[in-house]
Amino acid sequence: MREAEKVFIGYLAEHNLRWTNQRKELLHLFLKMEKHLTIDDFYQIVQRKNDRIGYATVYRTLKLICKSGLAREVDFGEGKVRFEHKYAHEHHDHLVCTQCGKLIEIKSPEIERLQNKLAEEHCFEPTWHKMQIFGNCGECRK
Amino acid sequence: MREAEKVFIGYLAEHNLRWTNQRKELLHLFLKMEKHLTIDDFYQIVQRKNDRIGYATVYRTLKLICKSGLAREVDFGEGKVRFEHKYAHEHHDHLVCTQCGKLIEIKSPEIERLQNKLAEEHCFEPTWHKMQIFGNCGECRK
DNA sequence: AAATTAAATGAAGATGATTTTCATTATCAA
DNA sequence: TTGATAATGAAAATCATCTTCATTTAATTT
Ligand SMILES: [Mn+2]
Ligand SMILES: [Mn+2]
Ligand SMILES: [Zn+2]
Ligand SMILES: [Zn+2]
Repeated sequence: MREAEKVFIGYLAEHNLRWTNQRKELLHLFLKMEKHLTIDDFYQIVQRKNDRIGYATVYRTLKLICKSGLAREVDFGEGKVRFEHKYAHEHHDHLVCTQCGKLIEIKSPEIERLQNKLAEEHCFEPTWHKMQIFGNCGECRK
Repeated sequence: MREAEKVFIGYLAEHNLRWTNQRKELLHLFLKMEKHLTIDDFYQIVQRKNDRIGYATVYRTLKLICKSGLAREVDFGEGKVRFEHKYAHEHHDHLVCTQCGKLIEIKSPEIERLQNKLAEEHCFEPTWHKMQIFGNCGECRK
């Protein structure tokens, strides 16, 4: 936690940005939530704690947390982006239940290896990828 | 060509929809374009042929072509959707050049197999998936 | 401890892709 | 040909995202 905060404060310092009350409160709230949240999801949560923080600040702070390397945006094709933790979280992809919305995090070094091989075969230099499998989760199949 | 048209007309018939001049013209234009087009891309092309066809009709017809099974939507995270042929085209994924926008179609039965295995391990029943690798194409690496 | 400088905030509005509305026109079966 | 109903096109609505701007706040300098 403190570690993540240091990363964020470091990023601010490097970019001549300020460590404000809003940013502190929003960062701590974000770090507590181990979920895939939309901006609005997060704004709702923030509201309950402190309704003096505006939507624009929540929006800008989430973007900033991403830039600092603590979070990343994920797009499940819902028409709005979600944010997830990146700090101390290994790269992973997702299974997405189209019934209940459940997100299951998956890792497959074999697939990653094959992806790189595939890219190489096309003289393509990969920088990142997105892999999502949509379907029905264990609960929803029943 | 004719085969695809039959599929589309069949879909219309099954749903009490009509085979109009606009739909005929749009379908034929779409079938001719072997590209990944946004709605607006396609609208621009349509305009040059026949500027009496409105944007809404182009929009609705592309959706309809998808529903009929001849096309599918693909989202490369650009903030707008693209459409690609699906009829007589095997499933494939994409390499996306973030410099020049080039799209390279890829197939990997091994990856698909591993994806299914992964899903199964999580009691997950997959229906479809999305895999995109972003980076620099052979041209842009130079 | 002021004063200074520049970034941050929040309310409101702009943007832009997508989707819908509605009056008019076209299709098609009887 | 007619009647019922679907399709069309212009315009407006929607909605997530992003920006603007007047005001406040943080950080630095006297
Ligand atoms: Mn995740
Ligand atoms: Mn393709
Ligand atoms: Zn589920
Ligand atoms: Zn390229």
